[in-house]
Amino acid sequence: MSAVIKETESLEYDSVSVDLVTLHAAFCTIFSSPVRLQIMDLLAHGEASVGALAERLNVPMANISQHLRLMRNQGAVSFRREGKTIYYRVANQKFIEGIMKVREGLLEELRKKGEVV
Amino acid sequence: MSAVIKETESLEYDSVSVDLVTLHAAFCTIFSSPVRLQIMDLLAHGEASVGALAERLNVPMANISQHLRLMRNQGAVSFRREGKTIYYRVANQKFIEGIMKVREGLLEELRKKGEVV
DNA sequence: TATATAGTTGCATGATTCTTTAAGTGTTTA
DNA sequence: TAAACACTTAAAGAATCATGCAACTATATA
Repeated sequence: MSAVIKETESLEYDSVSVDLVTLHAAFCTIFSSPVRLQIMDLLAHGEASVGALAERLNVPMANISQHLRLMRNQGAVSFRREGKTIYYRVANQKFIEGIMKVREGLLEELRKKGEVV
Repeated sequence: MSAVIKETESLEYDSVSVDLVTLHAAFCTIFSSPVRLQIMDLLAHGEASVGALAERLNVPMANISQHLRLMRNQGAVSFRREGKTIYYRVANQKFIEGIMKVREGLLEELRKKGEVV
């Protein structure tokens, strides 16, 4: 059922397969929510429990949990259970590096327009 | 009307202001569509006209144009006119670097799961 | 000035997504 | 075994987004 993705294949448009681009785009929906982006930022420094994230971001735990499910399904985060508590962590540090690169570019552009201090 | 964003301020949750995170998340919606992600990939190698993008991606020009408007509004791309033709380009190379970092991470994770060749 | 070319915009509508609320799991402790 | 704790899941309504089509604008050319 789950098709294997080739990094380069016939339907490519620029040495990236359409399947990979579709997957990549779906993955990036992770970053398109302020709550999820803040979760990524917090997890950048190490694992955290659902409750801790909820408290830190001042968002209901059920909501955080829903976001984490999406993030899990997309492979952005993984987790471990310790007693009653579940600790989430970023699945790959390159996700954080990518987020930061984009943020840097964004800040550069904002500074050019004088919209950031 | 357009408030100035401080990179670090009182409402921060992790030395990133909530405003910046909200802006960043809105910006990342650019990457959450396969068509827009492919546009970014194509523009990574240099500017291209709307018609060229439409033909290359096999998507109606009106649709490409709508996507480009979003991308313009978010500051992801800029453009210049030359006669009847409008050429778009990536506004900041770090956006491409960020996209590529995330893609690398994604491929690493897919390989771990044997879902990519 | 009329026509063609290149692109943009408005609008409708169908599909996704977000958030909340309430109920359900799994684990530990009394 | 009952209660408490930490979290997940389901369902529903509101909001947002994507796409196609038709009409519109800007530039160049006959």
